Amino acid sequence: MSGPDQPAFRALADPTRREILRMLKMREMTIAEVAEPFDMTRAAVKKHLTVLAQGGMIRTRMQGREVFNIIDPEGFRPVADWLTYFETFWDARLADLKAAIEEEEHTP
Amino acid sequence: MSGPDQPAFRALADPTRREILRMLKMREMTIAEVAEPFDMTRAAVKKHLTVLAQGGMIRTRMQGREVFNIIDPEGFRPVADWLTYFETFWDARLADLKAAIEEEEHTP
DNA sequence: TTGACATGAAACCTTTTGGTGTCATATTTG
DNA sequence: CAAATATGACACCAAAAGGTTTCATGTCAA
Repeated sequence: MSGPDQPAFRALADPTRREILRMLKMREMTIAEVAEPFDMTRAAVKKHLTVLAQGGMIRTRMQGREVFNIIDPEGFRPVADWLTYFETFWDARLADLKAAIEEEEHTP
Repeated sequence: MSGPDQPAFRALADPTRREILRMLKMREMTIAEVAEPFDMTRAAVKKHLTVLAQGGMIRTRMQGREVFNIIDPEGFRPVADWLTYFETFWDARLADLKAAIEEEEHTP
């Protein structure tokens, strides 16, 4: 009922998660590293990472007792595509506006 | 603490609200018209419209006792811009990958 | 092997969020 | 004017979301 890209939109809805993505954009990080700058427990950050994983925005790489979180471009696709659907609309609107202006110029 | 584009991201986080935007993309509609296809009360839909307005995705035009809801491109900007920030990253990554491949080709 | 370290996970709490129902208010229309 | 319409505004509710604590588990290092 909620559609396949609900997890992606949900993942981006929280400011903490968006901040985490900004951090992971620079480099892969362990949970502890991700949690460090935030004023909340590591457990809370872990939950956010889980939501991001469900949204497909990140994947993990395990190395011994450490778990590295890695950003995944593929997760942004659904949201980008959805936005594109509306962008075509804006373009069409601008085209209409342009046409209307030209129409007016040619019929004084 | 949550940033200026939080209202926009929040507005897109709900499937009903995204569906409403799809409807309003076609034409402006009164609250009753927007509510009609949904299996929920008009009051609930009204709340969703309020959230969309807070996110800047829609504006309203009042005509007598009717209130027309109109989609507003400007509200999508923050989200599109945020996504663009990550897209530059994808491009850079692809560039790196391409460079790495060529490097390998040139050093057999 | 022992202890320190990194993470997983469950139980619990508080605040938001998505919905409903009800009533008030402003327009139309007969 | 009176009745029907279209919406606004609350109070109230259940479920979901964001956090904290606490405890269990696996891994590294001395």
